[in-house]
Parts: sequence; structure tokens; C-alpha cells
Amino acid sequence: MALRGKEISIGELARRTGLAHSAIRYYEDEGLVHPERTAAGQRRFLRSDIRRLSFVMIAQRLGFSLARVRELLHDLPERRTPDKSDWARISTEIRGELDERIAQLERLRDTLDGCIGCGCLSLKTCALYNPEDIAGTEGTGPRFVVDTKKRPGRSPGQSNREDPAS
Amino acid sequence: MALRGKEISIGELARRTGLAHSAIRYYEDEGLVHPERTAAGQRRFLRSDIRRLSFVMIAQRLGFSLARVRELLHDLPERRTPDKSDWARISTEIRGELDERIAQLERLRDTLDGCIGCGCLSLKTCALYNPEDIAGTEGTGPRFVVDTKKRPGRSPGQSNREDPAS
DNA sequence: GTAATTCCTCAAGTCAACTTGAGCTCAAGA
DNA sequence: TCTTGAGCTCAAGTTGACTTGAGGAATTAC
Repeated sequence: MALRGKEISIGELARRTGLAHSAIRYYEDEGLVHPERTAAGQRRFLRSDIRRLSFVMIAQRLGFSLARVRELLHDLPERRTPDKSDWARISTEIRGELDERIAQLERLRDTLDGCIGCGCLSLKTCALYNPEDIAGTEGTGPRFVVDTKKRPGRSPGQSNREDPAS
Repeated sequence: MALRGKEISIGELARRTGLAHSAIRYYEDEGLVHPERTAAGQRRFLRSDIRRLSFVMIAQRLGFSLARVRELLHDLPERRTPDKSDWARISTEIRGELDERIAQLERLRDTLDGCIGCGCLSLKTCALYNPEDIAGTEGTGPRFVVDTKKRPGRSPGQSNREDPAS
């Protein structure tokens, strides 16, 4: 089956995005793209999937996990080629989360400044260790680099931290 | 062999830091702490290792990889208990990298703002896709969330990206 | 019509940062 | 002394985001 107007092969998509074939297939497994299949089983993507995957790559560069990207893409129209305003809506959402993350990093940095002065690094008193500081990032959100979302097994000790001094 | 003055067991260290025993052993494997051993092979840490591991945890919260943390810790004195100024020196270094990362995120955010307007997401023209933007973060540095350090296999396509439009 | 290219599906490997579990030894207290 | 808790090692599992490879089928080019 030849390639018709709006359809492109995985190879074409790979060339256009710079992604490896394997990555594209992986993204399909992860539900980020939904190519159709030819009678013989080969994937046929839409031209708009180029932009879709571009978005995936950009969002990743901004620090979003594929899971979060999938959620974001969920807001795109299913049967219609996404237009400018569709993408703008998503970008705005991202912008908000980005702002939050920057603010968080700035807070941590300022706290660190305090610590440089006191040299404490005390788990009891040092604000760098206060988890409340980043409440609100919990849940299914992006896996930001500064998050403290439950890492398996790290939780049990949360309540008995002491001052390292002495 | 009983616990003497400056020495503490892995259990004690775990209680004081909130870390799991397994994590502490892993950190030893990774060269982040260097406990001595009793005749029977049990680990004996220094009290100052509490602060050392606190630092590891804080640096991780700030987004630093263990590899980078190991490098940072390398600047601490080996045979002397690190003092305020030793920690301050490291904190200052971290502060610099943190600043850089924040600035990077701000640049990306501002670029995204432009993209919201134009709705482009074009790999050819969109500044969000210009890798030069983050030059300088290359090398063995921290694995920041926004970095583009070579991800294995992603490289071959770098030169043939096109405009997703059309 | 045949060779070269592209594509397919698994299964398994990779890396970071750990955890879990099995099976065993050591140390401390009644 | 005996038991219980703490510690030890080593192998294997986990998650996210992919890659690599084997073995085979479909497409395209000449």
C-alpha cells in the first residue's frame, strides 16, 4: 500500500523529527501517538504527528515526564488536526507549571544561601529539608527534578530525622 | 566491638538521616561515604557522616545526580572533620550551578512564551529546539532535567530535522 | 524478478538510584 | 546460654525512557 497524501511511514517520521524508529514505536506503546496500520501491518502516521512528536520532545526538554506529556496531549482533538489554538492552550498550561518549578528552584536556592551563611545542613533545623516547602507538587504531576514525591522505601524514616550536629 | 565516641553503626546513621540501610550501603558502593569496618566486618561511620549524608540528600533534592554529588564531596578534607567553611565552599559551588539552571529554565520558558504566540512548534525554526541554547551544560555535570546531554542513540538524527509544518 | 531497503515483533539490555529477599553471622540483654 | 535484633553479602527486581538484536515479512528500485 503506497503512502497517500496525509500519511507518512515511521521512517519518514523519524527523519522529520530526528527520533529513532525505536523511540517512535516506544511512544506508540506509551500512547503518545496512534498510527493506523496498513493491511500488511505497517504503521501509517499523520503529517500532524510530526508536530505532535516535536511537542513531546520539547516537553521532555522542559522536564516533563512522558506520563505528563500523555496527559497534556489528551487535550488535543482526536479526529481533527490540532490547530494553533489547540497547541497554544497546552503551551499555556505548560508555562504555568514551568513558572511553578522555577519559583520552587528559586526558593530552594535562597534557602541554600541562608545555609551557606550558617553552614548548618542540619536536618532538624535546615529549611532545605522541610518537605512542606514543596507541597503541592504531589500527585501525578511531572517528575520534576526537585520533587520529593514518594520514592519507594524512603518514607519510613521521614519522621525521625535528627540534627546532624554534635 | 562496642561503639566508641565518634563512631556510629549503620542503624544509628539510618535513624539520624532517615535513610534506609540499603540506601546507605548503596552510597558506600558509590563512594559517597567511606565507613571503616570492625574486626567482624560491621560498618562504623563517623558522626560527621550524618552531615555528609544530609548533604547528599539536600543536593539530590536540588537536582544533582549522585555522580555530581560524589565530585562535590571530593572537595571535602579526607582526614579532618569538615568544618563550616568546607561546607560553605561546596554550597557556593552548588549555588552557582543552581543559578545557571534557573536561568536556563527561564530562557526556555520565555521561548515557550514566544511559541504560544506563534503556535509553531517547528523543529526548524522554533528556538525551543535549538540545542545551542544549553551549550555549557555538557560534560560530566549534573543530569539536569533540561539538559540534552547525549542520550544514547538519539544523536544520528540531530542533523536532519525538518519543519513539522506542511 | 530479484536485490536492497524498510518495516515488523518480541525479548532482553541499559542506566540511575535504590529496594527486596534469602541465607547467614554478630552483638546485646534476661 | 539462648534468643532476638542488628548487620552482612549477593543476586535480582523496579521505574522511566529507550536501545539493540534476532529473525522474518513487506516495499521499492532497477
